[in-house]
Amino acid sequence: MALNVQKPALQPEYLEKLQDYYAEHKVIPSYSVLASLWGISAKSWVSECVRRFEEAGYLDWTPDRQLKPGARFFERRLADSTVQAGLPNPALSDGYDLITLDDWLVKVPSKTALVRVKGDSMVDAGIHEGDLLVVEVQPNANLGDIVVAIVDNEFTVKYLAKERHEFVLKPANKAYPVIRPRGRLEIFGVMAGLARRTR
Amino acid sequence: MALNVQKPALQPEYLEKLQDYYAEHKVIPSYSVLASLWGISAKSWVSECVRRFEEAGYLDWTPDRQLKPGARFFERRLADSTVQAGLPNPALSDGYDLITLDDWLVKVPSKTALVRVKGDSMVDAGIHEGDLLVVEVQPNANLGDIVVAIVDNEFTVKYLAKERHEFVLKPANKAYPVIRPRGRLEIFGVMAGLARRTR
DNA sequence: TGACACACAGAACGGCCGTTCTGTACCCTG
DNA sequence: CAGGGTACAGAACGGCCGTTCTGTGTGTCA
Repeated sequence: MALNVQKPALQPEYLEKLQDYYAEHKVIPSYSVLASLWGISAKSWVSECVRRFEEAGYLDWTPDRQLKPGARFFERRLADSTVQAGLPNPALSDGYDLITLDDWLVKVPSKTALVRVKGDSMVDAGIHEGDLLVVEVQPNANLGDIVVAIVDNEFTVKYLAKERHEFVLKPANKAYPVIRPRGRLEIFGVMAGLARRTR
Repeated sequence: MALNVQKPALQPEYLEKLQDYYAEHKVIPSYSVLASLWGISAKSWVSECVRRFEEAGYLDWTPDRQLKPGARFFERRLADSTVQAGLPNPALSDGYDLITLDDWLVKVPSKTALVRVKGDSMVDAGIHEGDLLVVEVQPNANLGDIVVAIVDNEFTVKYLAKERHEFVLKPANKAYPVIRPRGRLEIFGVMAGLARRTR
């Protein structure tokens, strides 16, 4: 006999279907819709499954008793590079979980802007054309930061450096020249992260 | 008299309150909750406001007639590289809008995993140590794809290539050798995107 | 100073919501 | 092969849902 108390089993494929539905509609559907989404026809069973997902932290309730995504709903398995063969086992791997990429990438939403990267002047810093730069908007920066500056009415992404008591903007690509702005250097913000889509 | 047909006015503060509610609960509340959220007491007026937000693209309906966020609900200002000096003016810039980074990076949540990158074998592809690789989990891939493969019980990120009728894994860094797996090549998934945090 | 549109309030209503309870087929276990 | 747990089906039910319709105060413009 097993000594430990068994928790009721979850239906992982139900959760996946719900997550995909949520990804499309950004809303938790009603029990009847859930039933047809899961391919079952008893609302009572939907109710039971919802209860289990709630117990496991995947679903939650608003103060008004409306069903909503729980804390673990958005977690994506973070696979470590060193992992047993096969799929990473959620039960075994204690690699910590992660909330949404948004939360990971943007700390202060109100001061964060997204800038699409043009050109390849920063390829040596791993910044490619088409990447989305996560920028914390602020008027100053530290030496060595990757900054988004406004030069000739255009955004430009460069390292902030100093040469002979003057601020300069250094590209991470030898094919490009160092930019020595005349007058004040206007900084839009500091790079805080990066997002790239390749498919 | 004005010649142009006036659209009914929106209540911007209503939208903001709803967006804040959604940010907290990840769900659109019912009309009664909306009423108290907006500080009004007539569901009929909620209905009218919802209709206007729907018309403006901020709200939408699921196929099952459930209220859900519309296309413009999540819009976050995307600053274009070529933009007038100063802060990009939301009214003037027609740079298109973007939904959440999550949505942009992951298409099919249930088949997407995150893999933390170790080592610098792919730096020439702009993949650095510590980056979070967005991986679509699937057992096969095309030549030229950046794949996450399982070699010697470890994840490894490489280009998928073919040499003398055999699949090989090519790094994007001349300091590393080409990996020629003996036997079957086990593919965990294909790189679909990347996220990096630098602060 | 009317007329009219706007921004709500309030009540009525049919329907769909989620809950609960009972029933059943199918393992697994001893 | 009896017993119990699991994974559903199905019906009944009270309540809350969103819709619709009517009423009301307030500003605005001719």
